[in-house]
Amino acid sequence: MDRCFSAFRTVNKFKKPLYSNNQLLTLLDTCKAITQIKQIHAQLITTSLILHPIPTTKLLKLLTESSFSSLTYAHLVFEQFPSPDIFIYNTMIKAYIPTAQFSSNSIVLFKSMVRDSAVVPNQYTFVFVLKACSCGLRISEGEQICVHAIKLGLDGNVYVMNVIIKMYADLGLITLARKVFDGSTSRDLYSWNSMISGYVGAGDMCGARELFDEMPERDVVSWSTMVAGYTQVSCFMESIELFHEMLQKGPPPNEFTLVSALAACANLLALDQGKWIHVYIKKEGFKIKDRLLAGLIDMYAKCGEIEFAHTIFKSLDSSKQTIWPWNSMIGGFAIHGRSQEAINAFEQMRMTTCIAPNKVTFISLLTACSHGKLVAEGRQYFESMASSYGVDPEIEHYGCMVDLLGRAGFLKEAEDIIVAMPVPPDTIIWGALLGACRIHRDTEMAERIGKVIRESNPNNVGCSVLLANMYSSRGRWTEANLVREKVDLSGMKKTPGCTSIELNGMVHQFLVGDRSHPQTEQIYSFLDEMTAKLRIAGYVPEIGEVLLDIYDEEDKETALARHSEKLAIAFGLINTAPKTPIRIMKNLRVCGDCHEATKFISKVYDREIIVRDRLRFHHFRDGICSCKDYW
DNA sequence: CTAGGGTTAG
Repeated sequence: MDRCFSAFRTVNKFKKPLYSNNQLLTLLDTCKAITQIKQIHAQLITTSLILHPIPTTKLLKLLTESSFSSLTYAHLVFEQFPSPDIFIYNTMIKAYIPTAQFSSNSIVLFKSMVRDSAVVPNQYTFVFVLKACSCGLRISEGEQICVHAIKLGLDGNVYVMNVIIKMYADLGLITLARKVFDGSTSRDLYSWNSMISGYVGAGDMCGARELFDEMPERDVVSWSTMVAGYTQVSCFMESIELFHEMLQKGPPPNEFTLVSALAACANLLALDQGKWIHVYIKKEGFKIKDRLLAGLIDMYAKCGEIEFAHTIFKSLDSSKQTIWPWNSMIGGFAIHGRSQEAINAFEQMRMTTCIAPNKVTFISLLTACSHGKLVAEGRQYFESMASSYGVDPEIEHYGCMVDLLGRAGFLKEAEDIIVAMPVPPDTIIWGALLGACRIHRDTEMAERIGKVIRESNPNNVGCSVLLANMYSSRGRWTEANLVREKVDLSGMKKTPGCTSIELNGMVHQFLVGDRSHPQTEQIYSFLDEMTAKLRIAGYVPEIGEVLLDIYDEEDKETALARHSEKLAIAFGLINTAPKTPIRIMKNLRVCGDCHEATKFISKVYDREIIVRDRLRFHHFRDGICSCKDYW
């Protein structure tokens, strides 16, 4: 190589160079800042080495891949090069891929390379430019370029074939991806994994599973993709099941796998499972930091163990170099209604680290304010997001504000936010306002908002149900039934209330009035006995919460007593030792009567009862709920 | 001197 460069040296032989050619190249590798690169760039110019493709490619790689990269600078270097070779083109095409808004530059560069230069694209070129097509969602160009690659005889190259498979999958053309996969003569583990990942991305876990079962050999990525896939489509049980199968007969899991398995536990409220994974992580000597730490904090927080989550967070000070653990901790405090602690964690991050808060941080922080009725603080953080932290509010942040203001009773102001925000409102945000209308019994506004929602999204069951419930709670049965009939006629299905509880590592689920559990008889007779005890203690069923048109008061009470929350709590009381805390999870918001009843249960049976509903936790102890009845 | 597959958060 040195001999090759010496030809360039002669151009400047009158000037004694500071470094030898090889020394310069080695120095490039040790650059730690843009100023150092500039110095070496200057040396490359004085020695004329800059006219040689190898040092220029090295320089470009540094300018495009290091932490202090500068695409503008790189592009300048590229433009100065008289006639770039294939390496230089490829490096530049690759450089533009990850910059979302400029990934079209990769394609532009590819086109000009084909049109204006004598350089013929090779397999590397296609790997890069096709990846750019999939990042930029450029379907027609992607297809043309595929044809081009095949014409050049690159359909036998496994890298090219794999990137084509991935591109079609990324573009949502899963059938096409499969066609390429099936027709490909050169397939390796990556092809199989790309194809599985394609099915996962399309939400087709059956397709993914079929390939997974079929494939000749599976590595840690194959398994992790499947475990993560099940978690993504909310098949958490399947996720954990497959994780255990992996431990038995697959390769050892890595951080990726563990994070997905922990997320599944968090979603299932499977604390025992989660603890088991924590032990496994420690036993196998994984370094607990960043994402894995975040996964653990998230799992413990979502399984009700907010104290323990905080303990881990505090004990691993040096492992918090990214935003992940912070967001998990702030989010954990938020769902537990520990608003001040969420704020404290945020302030601690701000004061003691250089980590910049992101979109998710503010969602958690605003959620915390909302759950704690901290209206002034919420307003202040919302105002400061863009101005002090450069995080522009997105629809989710506006949603948090609507929830915060609406729940606190500022309905008009909440509506003003929706009307004035720069993004078009969606059903979720109108739904938040509708929910607030229900809490504050503003039927008039609810009717208006309900109309808006149904105009834009006539199939929204949640909205209709909420509206019907509102009419019901005010005794306006005719109107309630009218809305309900519409729902029934259209064939829309309401999500049924479902409560789950983990016992000895098994998750048990209960629906309203469920009689499918093996212990049904015992549970129902326990419920009768329990209701009687609660009444003696002063519990009065809130029959206003019965939103069906049942005229008999006694029937209303029975309907309440069979709510899935109560079934799960009864099951827990029967099957656990005295004083053991009971953890349950409901897929919807907890109902007002169940909330009241659970307060009494915690006192009468002397149990701590931890309830996770769709939005937050309620810790019941000694007749009091941690949410202070604000939810 | 340039290649490919898998994570989490409201």
